[in-house]
Amino acid sequence: MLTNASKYAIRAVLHLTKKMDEATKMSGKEIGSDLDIPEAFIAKILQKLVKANIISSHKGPKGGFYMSKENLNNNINDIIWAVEGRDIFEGCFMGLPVCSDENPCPVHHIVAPFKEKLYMKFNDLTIKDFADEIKDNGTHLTIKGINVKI
Amino acid sequence: MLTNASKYAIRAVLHLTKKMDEATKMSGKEIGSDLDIPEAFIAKILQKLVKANIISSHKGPKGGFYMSKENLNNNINDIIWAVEGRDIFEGCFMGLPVCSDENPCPVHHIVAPFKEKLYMKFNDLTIKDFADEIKDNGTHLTIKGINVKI
DNA sequence: AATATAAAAGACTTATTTATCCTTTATATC
DNA sequence: GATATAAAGGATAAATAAGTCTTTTATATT
Ligand code: FES
Ligand code: FES
Repeated sequence: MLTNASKYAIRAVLHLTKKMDEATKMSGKEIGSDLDIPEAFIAKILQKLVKANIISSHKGPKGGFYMSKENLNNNINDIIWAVEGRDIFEGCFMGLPVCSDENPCPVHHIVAPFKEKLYMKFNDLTIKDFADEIKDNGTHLTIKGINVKI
Repeated sequence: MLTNASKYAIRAVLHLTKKMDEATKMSGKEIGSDLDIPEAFIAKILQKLVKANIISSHKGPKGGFYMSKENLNNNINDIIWAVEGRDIFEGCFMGLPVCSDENPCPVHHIVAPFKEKLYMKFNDLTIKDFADEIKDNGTHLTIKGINVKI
């Protein structure tokens, strides 16, 4: 459903936002290594995000990426849109040219509520809200340093 | 989540199964045109499905693809496995290396129940069951010839 | 036996996604 | 002003997915 690029982007932005209070700026290198994302690849993605005003950046020593006050008001769908250039939630799970309640495919009744739930979460919460929720719930953006149970 | 190839495969098998009573065999050409799938591409996919014993085929005039009694006992996950060679339901929606209740990503609580529902449907119903359900519910495998409402 | 039909097989092209590398530009610090 | 640091920009490579084309093989019909 999401490409690697947008998964990386979402995790990077939320990670940046979580870290915000501690260290103001993070280098692309640091973000990549924190989240186990190839550094050169996440660098390209971060570039896009800056252009789309999803995150902010500053060059040179002590520079890096950071979240401005305004950046925090965006939502996850804005990130996806910036990276993909399209809405990933439209379209039928089974490949029909339209997805609608009136002309449902055999799994529409399962897929549609899921898509709606996720779409709402990705639209209604700001990045700031989302990052706060992550802190409160203790959910993960990486499993680095975590004693993983499966 | 699914590739085009497996979406095509699933729709093709269910379409074949639905048509079973009427015309015993269908050509790849017919399947492609019925479902709006590039003919050369669906031909390749059908070839794979025959090899994997998901569907059956017969060469020559009056030949084509069809569902044997045994073929009907497979399920959707078998189709996906035959085409993709892997389980598409494992893996975290946000790209974490594991998906588990113990180490959830921020959307795991939304994604996990959805994946489970779909996985069960794709595992517990045989192709025959699934096709019957489609007939009963009037859900679509194509929108060809349908007066589409969005 | 000749012919026509339809799948099987294999090689190939195109498009998209993922990823890497190298150069340039901005800027803080010495 | 020289130097080191970090993002920006651009080109290119590698991998995967999507799709096409041509030839071969099996088989029913005449
Ligand atoms: S019609 Fe297939 S998911 Fe909605
Ligand atoms: S941990 Fe991300 S979907 Fe389960």
